[in-house]
Amino acid sequence: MQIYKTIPPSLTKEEVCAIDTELYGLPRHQLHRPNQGHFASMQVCFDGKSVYVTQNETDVPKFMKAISKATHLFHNASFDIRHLRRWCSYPDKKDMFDTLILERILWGGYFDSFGLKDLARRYLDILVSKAEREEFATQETMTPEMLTYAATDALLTWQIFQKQKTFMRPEDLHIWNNLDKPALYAILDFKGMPMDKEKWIKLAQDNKQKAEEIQASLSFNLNSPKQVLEALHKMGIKKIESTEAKTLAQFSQYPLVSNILLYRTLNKRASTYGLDFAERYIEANNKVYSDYDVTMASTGRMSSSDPNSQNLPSEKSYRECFIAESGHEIVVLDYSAQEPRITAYESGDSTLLEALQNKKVDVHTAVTRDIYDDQTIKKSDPRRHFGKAMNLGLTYGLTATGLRRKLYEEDGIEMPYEQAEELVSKYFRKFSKVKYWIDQIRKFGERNGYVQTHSGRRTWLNRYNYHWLNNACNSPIQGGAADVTKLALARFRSDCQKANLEFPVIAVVHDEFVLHVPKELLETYTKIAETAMVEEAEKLYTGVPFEVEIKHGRSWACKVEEEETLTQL
DNA sequence: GGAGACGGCGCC
DNA sequence: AAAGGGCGCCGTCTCC
Repeated sequence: MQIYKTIPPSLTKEEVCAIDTELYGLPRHQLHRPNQGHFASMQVCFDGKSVYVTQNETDVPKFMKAISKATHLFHNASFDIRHLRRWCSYPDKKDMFDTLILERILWGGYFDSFGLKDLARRYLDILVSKAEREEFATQETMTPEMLTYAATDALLTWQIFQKQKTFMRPEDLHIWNNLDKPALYAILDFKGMPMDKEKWIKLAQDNKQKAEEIQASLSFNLNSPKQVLEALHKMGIKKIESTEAKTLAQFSQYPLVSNILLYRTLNKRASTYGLDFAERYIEANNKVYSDYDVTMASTGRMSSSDPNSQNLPSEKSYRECFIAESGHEIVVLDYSAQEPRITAYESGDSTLLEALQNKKVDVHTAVTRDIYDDQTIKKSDPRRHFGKAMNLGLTYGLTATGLRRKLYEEDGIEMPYEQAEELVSKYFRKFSKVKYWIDQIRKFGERNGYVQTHSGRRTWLNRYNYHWLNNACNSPIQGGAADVTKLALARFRSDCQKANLEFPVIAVVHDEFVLHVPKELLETYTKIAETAMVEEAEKLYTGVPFEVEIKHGRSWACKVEEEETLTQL
């Protein structure tokens, strides 16, 4: 490897250039924050041999200008682009590849490590150390070893891409170009979530105090499953081996057990969603900036971290902490029954399709009517819980036992095993093409070792997992839903650009978009977002109607717009 | 004393 | 034998 400390020569459109950036002093949980850390170095490699490096941030625009025509490569583009934009403009570039995301597109479910060093091992048979990387967090100058490390990263990215692209099918390229890359650019434009910090802290303190009171009354550590189990055994509950909530629920008549369950809830609130959260993530402007990963999950779903904004408590009091700034509103748009619609497309089941087309009742009620062959069943009918559980669970490989548990946990319904079994078979008799599709896709997975979504996003199946074939039917559905969400996200952003409007997304939770919009633009944004969501979904899954539920208000706990419309009528 | 596994649990 | 899937984060515990 030859290192040059000069501006690289001007590259042509045909050349391919790997880019890597290092920063000093990035806090561990804020690697994605452009208001943290500062420039250490930028290095580029366009021939697989030589690396051009600068440690001067004023060189960044000069580097960028020289390589602007070439195809760009990054390993984790979201990190580099986000930070590079501090020192130069980096508009959406079409000729750009991310070896990290490409690797997930190619090998999701097959491998479970996707770091640069993992790829170097797999593609190049090179063992590299990442020890130097840690030093950037605490150092302010670069040792020769750190410089070599940084240069090597760019070199490896270039070399890996040469090998990686030989594995790419047209479908993989399609997923990158039309789904994941546009979604990546959209994610980089997400705005911070404005928060009511005081309210959050009040909740945290209340929960912490209540949790501590329970802990103080007991002589063992409630946070230790080991000690909890021991205490329960001593008390006479001998036959349990696990202390997770669903097991303990069976013994809730014991005051100790119900106290443990209460503690767990309070402590979850006080720890994961507590004072540390506020301290670490709520910034001086009272906003929270999550990091998003476009293709973390093996199914193609996005993930969120630092903090994870996809698993915040759905409880009203917590959602009320995410508030609109003055003159603004929060808008929440979510796909109704997104996954059952994809199941309907994949299976071509006309009964399910008709249930989804029924505008008069919701899909869970419609499916319940079909299961029981009774078209008079209303939304309030207790049997709707069964239809709902089937709708949501069957593509995960739901069994009679799983159905019973689901109903008990979520709706407090106790159902005899035989009845659950009968319900499952009734469902499959009625929706016979769904059953047929499940059987076929399982066979496909067994034969090929992978399955894919309608867009062609592939997930490899792990044969060493005893229920590995459940993923055969789950991945095309869950992954298909992720495909829809990404298409809609990119379309929404592009339509905002066309209308010369700022991109107002502050969070995406799988099938839900959360926007923060000026009040006077509420209708404009809502219309653009809804259209993008519905049209992109219906374009991909032709023939299936998609619906989006829209809410808006002062906070993420906003009331349902439908209710307003109903009262108006 | 730091890393990683594990149990547990928040969300879709 | 087997209790659908996908994530990220917390605290404990073990190991080095």
